Amino acid sequence: MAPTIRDVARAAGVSQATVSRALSMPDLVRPATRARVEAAARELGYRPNRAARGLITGRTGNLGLIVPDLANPFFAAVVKGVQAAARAADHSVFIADTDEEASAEADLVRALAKQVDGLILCSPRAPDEELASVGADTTVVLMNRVAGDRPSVTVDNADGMRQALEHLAALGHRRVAFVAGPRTSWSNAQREEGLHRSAEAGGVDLVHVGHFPPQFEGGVAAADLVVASGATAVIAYNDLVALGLLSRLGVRGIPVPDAISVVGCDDIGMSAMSHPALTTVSVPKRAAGRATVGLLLSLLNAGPDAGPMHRELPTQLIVRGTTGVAPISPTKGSSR
Amino acid sequence: MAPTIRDVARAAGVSQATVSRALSMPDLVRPATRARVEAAARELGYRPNRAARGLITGRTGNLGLIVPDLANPFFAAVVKGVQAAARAADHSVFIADTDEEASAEADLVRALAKQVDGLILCSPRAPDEELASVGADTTVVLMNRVAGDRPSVTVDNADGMRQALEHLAALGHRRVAFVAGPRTSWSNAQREEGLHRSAEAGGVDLVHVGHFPPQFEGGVAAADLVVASGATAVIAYNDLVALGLLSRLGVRGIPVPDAISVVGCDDIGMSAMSHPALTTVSVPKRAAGRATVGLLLSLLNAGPDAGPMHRELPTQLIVRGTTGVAPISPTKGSSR
DNA sequence: ACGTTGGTCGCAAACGGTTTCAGACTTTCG
DNA sequence: CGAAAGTCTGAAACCGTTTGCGACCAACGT
Repeated sequence: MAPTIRDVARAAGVSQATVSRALSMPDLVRPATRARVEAAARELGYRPNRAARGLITGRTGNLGLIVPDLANPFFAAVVKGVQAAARAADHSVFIADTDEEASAEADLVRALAKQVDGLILCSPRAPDEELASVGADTTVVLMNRVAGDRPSVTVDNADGMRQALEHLAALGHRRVAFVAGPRTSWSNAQREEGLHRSAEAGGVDLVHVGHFPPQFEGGVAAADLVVASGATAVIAYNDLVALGLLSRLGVRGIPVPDAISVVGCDDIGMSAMSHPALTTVSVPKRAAGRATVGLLLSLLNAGPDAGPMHRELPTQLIVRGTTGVAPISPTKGSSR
Repeated sequence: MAPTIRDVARAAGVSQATVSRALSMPDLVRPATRARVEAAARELGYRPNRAARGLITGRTGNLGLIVPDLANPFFAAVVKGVQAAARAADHSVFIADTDEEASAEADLVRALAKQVDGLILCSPRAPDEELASVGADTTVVLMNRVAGDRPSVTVDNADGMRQALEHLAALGHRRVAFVAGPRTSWSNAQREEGLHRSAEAGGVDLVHVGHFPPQFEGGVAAADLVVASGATAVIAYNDLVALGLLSRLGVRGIPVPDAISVVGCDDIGMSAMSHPALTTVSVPKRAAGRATVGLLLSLLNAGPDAGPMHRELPTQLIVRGTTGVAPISPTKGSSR
């Protein structure tokens, strides 16, 4: 059986209260007794029971993280950031995967709410009003989206899109396609909007290609539409979609970037491994994870009126091999 | 403030003891009072505090999972399986990422041990003796390796290798390279050994190509060695390594599978997205995750003498596009 | 010499549940 | 109709920790 605070107290010849103080408020006890307590604790290998502590302090030292899909490399990177930051702050993190089902989300929030100090919600698809109701019990911070006045950390999607579009415009592209992600995705909306603004400002034609699932297969399905649209460049909602595009273009023998330039978004690991390597707008996934627990922790420690409730992280275009100068005569119409 | 059991008791006009019984041992209370209690609980939105319950029952309802790298799609899939199974059993899971550092592992185990009923350890690299010492406090089950008599769930790596090698032999390959993973990896050792046995039995030459990090870059680095070895086929430790091979072979203009056949291992999602799609031996990652929590839970519920302590899941070769009949004259020596 | 500090430390009451034990209330049977 | 047996229920102890309050002691100022 694991040693309790009573065991340490007995071994050190003091009361439990003194042990507790010696360990967590060291300057309230005389150095001599503190040393005795510490020695006894070390000797017995005592580690305080966090559940018991949480019972009385109201703080569990646990964080919760809810993501739509752990197998998605984007979220995997975010999770790593969250995990590292939580660990640095001596917190543990519960993780839950909704499997892209919004209905599971509310259940998970309820299940976790009691066991954590705060919750990080990665919920790209759920409608605003649903998010507003969820989690009245715990403090929750949103990641990668905003909804109402919920605290959140996001990335500057619009600016990323601007960078991508200006890059393409500088290469001479005048007609650019955007392969949209899920209709209900918050970040997709952000990216679309940023793109429209920049396109108008830069005088390039923006053609909107349907909504596709944010996966490789989505890109495969979208490729032919993009080609038929006569665009000389395409920006994908996602790196996965971009890779799907690349794959399908390869099958059709359409050279990238000579006939069509492709740029992705997110900069997931495997985007550097494609052929040619994918030009993409990089979003700081790990940093976003870290920033989110930072925000959450400051919220918990300092109350809701400490510092800004929203943080927006910069994005950055990374030019690799899939973008090049526009072909002389645009491949308008049937290109093959 | 969240309602406690006392609030429910007051609302239902009974004592806390009755509320506790009505909710967790329903047939010990008269149906009428049970109904009153349930109504009151629902009315107030009462949810028992798991920490408080754990304090007295000794069970927290939490599981811990330690993996070397969440961003590795292999582990991401495992985590999904673990998470789903835990949730189905009404447990939550703590997750921790060691970032491939064995030293962090012991710390994490210690940190988590107190907060969980059981621990799942995914520790491919740590030496056996280190694993033996770790986690005397909690019940831990190993995943994807065995060490001592620790309970574990693994996959039949050797048989997977046999399938791969027989497939290649049937295609006429007589000289096959194996690109080895990390020297200290348990599953790498398993795969090597299975391969050697099958190679001997099947009369094919097996050439062992160095140890490489189990990533895309490892495959890129290994490719030239493979080509120089004169092998007409290569089996990679990993899908990631296999994809790296594919990429480098593509750059060098060596056609796959016409000049060289490639087979990977794990069947991670993106292996179906390569060009051509990767032939690979599929390991049931989700199922392994589920099986591991199944084993862990049965260990917790029935004690250590219930059922087998080890489970081995089958692997299966998935033939896709990167394997074909051996070239007539093997590309021995400089091929280009 | 004596109240007043100020610094240490112990006692005991929480926190929110579960579980033992015994009492109260039925029911059944002689 | 009374006692024995059985069924429900409540009081209280307990899990391991924190913390308010008071006791004790040395030093200090007057």
